[in-house]
Amino acid sequence: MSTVSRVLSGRGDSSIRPETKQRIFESAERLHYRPHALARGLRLSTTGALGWLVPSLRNPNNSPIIRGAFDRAWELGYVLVIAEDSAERATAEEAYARLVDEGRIDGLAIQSAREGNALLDTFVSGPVPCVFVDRCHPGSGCNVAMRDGDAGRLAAEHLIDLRHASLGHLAGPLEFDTTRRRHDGFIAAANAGGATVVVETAELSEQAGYDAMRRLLDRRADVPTAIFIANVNQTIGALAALRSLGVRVPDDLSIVCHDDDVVLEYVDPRVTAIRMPLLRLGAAAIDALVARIDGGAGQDVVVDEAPTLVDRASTARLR
Amino acid sequence: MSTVSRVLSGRGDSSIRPETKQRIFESAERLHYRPHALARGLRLSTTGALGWLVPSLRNPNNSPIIRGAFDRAWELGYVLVIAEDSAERATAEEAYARLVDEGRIDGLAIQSAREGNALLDTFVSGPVPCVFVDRCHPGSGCNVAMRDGDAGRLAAEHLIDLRHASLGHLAGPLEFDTTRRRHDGFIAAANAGGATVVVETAELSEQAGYDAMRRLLDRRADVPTAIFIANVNQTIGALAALRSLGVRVPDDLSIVCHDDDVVLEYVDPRVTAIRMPLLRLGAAAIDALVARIDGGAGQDVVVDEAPTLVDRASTARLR
DNA sequence: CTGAAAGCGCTTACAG
DNA sequence: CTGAAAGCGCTTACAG
Repeated sequence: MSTVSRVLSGRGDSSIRPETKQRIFESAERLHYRPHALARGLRLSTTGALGWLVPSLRNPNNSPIIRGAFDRAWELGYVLVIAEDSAERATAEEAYARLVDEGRIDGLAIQSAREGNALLDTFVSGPVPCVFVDRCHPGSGCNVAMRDGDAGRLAAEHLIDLRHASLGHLAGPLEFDTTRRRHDGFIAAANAGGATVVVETAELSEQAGYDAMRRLLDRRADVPTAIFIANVNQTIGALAALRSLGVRVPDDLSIVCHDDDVVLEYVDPRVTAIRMPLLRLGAAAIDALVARIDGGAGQDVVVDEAPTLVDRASTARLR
Repeated sequence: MSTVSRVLSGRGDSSIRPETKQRIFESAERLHYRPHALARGLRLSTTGALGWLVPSLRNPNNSPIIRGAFDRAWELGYVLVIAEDSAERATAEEAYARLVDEGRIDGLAIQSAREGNALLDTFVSGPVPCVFVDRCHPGSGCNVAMRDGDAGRLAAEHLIDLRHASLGHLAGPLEFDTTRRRHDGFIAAANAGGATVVVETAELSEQAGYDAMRRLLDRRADVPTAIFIANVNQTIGALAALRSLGVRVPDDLSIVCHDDDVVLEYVDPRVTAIRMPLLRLGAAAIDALVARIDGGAGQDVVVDEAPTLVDRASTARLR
């Protein structure tokens, strides 16, 4: 029995008669044998499972991130346990209890961090490593993010290149540091280019995008000629608002959407977008988490791949 | 130690001195104690985890189904392990090996059944119960589905009420029995109402919807005046095709989309849709799975909630 | 009413 | 080079 374990795990490999090894491999194959994960885990204090906390299963915009994470985790031999961190039903606290306190996972990725949540520090100092994905917990040293500032900058520069000088930003909630980095990058680049910026914040939904777009255009002064929108849902809503207002895109107003998505290819007009390396973010989160599990030091990581601009039909030179 | 176990599990409850119980509860509380899931599982041959096999993490249209499933599973004390069954990377076979053969889960829900896949029978006769969600494995007695035929019927009747007699159906791939039931219900109701139907099948993507819509209208005869489309992605593509063709909706052509989604509220025109009880389907799948785990008999189930028509602006009376 | 013992299926020093 | 023993943290008959 111990010999079998050694052979199958490839541990005491060298000191086992080849003929014995052969027999073991054959039997294992024939019997379809796989070590029992729970027993193995109990002995090794390791589970082969990773937890993934999503903000809300209702809004699956982050599915490329999860896919990137799943693929990498699978590749590394880990299984993914998902839990929802919606304030209502399943709370982060309960998820933590079930996953970590009951010893079900080796590490936890949190996609739902909100600034100032006291739980976050509990997570960091808990018995299993954790990482914060996309939405950071500043100072934790456990963050995995993208070049969000560059995304904002890229949008602003594109619009400035098109001679726009009066810009608008339809931002997500500023409690998300991700949103804030984007916002800051946009403003900095706009100002550097001599443009002014007016800002409206809104939840990341269609309706919120609809309402905020109307607010943005319903101004006495500084009505922007080009707008950078925080996500796809908001953009869908904003487009409907513009239609209802009779504002033509891009003739009267240029828009750039943060995050790319197939749907942007099929709306009218096709929407220029900033494409983020979402799959890479998911994979990077798993890499960072596994590195910690394996005892690595660990520090904040930023996915090096730069955001890119997908130039479509919703932006035009100011006339 | 055994007393603690008994008290905390509420098993030998009756025969324990209240004072002892009290002390145990207090200590557990104070120490933040939770039984170790792996050890418990090893002893009880139970894991408290359920597997969920999704067809592809790339296409998250089924996220309401997963959310319904997650919520119910969580409520029942189960944790959800997800795995992808994409032909490419992570195969169903490998997922089965890791989840079932390694004893990680108590039951498996499969959302990715394709007719004629030999693996499906292996699943059914395997060591843990399984259910097929939405896409059935006929004859298995393990199916959990919705009233898809009624969805097709509902769409046809709505169109016939509007005096359309020449209908079209942009269907999904007919290897999916779900798609087929929808298709059959639509055709049966159309014929019963004296209408003719032309059918195009296409993958469930925007591009496929775009192409198929053009094919559907590019006919010598029987050009339909109203079309029932298989899913939201196809509808987005179809709308773009209609724009490019100069076909006005609903003046020239009425369309009904299968499955409802917020985005249909914000496109132009707002699209009439058939709303399916997707959350309920997810919950029902978990209920059926858990019933089997608990030793129940098990048979095919159909979510009783009827599909409903959400009447918006993309359908009009034939002129 | 409560404690001691066995055992779930593994892995890894430790003998031999 | 390979087997016997201990132990991961539980639960549940079984004694007492």
